[in-house]
Amino acid sequence: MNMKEFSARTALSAHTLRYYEKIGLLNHIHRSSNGHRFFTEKDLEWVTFILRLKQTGMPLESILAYAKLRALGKSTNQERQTLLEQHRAKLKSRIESEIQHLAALDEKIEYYILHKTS
Amino acid sequence: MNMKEFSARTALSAHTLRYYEKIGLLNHIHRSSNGHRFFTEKDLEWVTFILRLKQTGMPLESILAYAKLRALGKSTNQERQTLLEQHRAKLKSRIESEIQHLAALDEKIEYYILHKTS
DNA sequence: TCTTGACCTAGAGTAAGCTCTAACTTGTAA
DNA sequence: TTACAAGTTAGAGCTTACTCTAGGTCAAGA
Repeated sequence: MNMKEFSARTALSAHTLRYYEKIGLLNHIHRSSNGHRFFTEKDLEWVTFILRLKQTGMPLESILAYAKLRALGKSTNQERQTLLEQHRAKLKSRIESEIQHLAALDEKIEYYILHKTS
Repeated sequence: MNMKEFSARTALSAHTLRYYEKIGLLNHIHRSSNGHRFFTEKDLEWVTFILRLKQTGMPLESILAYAKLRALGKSTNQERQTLLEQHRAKLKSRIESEIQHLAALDEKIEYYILHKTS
């Protein structure tokens, strides 16, 4: 698919996608004869995964570390698994602390409700 | 308490605390005769609350909006309650999507485990 | 032919949130 | 009385992650 479609399907701007390629997050993107990028379903899967990591608070630099291992092929599987497991642990503890923040927020809201002067 | 102790108890650097004061997040911080700030337990509570909002993804600008209402006193209670309720809703949906990301991550990790060559 | 739209590159600019620097004062301990 | 630690200000600089600009190519339709 072309840039326009890929941009629409990932909800990332063309600028951002080019930027991701520049910093090494996207590798081996095909080009058509006129030099325009064309993206595959595999690229879409990969970007979807990147966005998942991003949305769970992983900085681009860490995602890049994973991407570099991925580019090296199967031999880095163990290492990648470890990275994901570490991220999983972080995410899990963050969810737990967010649940606590939610409870604290509820308490605060409850306080506002109880102290209404009206 | 002095800057050093407050900094330790909030886990924020003196630089950051002065910055928070500068942008209006911290108001009416007392000064001792030599011009040094001294913080109260109330200040600590407020910063703790700020950090809670921050850790759940609220940008400083929104926290600032809340802080400004707070500075106006009781008459803004309703408005503040609404802000907190909106944040609560956002936080809740973010927790839910993070739980989904966690499940997707588990799947990916499972894939690495199943495809081990060793 | 001419315009429109999609794309390209290199590199500059932006926003948020700090983080640091320079130059200075003040209080305490040796 | 001198050194050290802790504080102050204004303002510059940094990092992350984009976002935009300038100046260009190329293919298709009116």
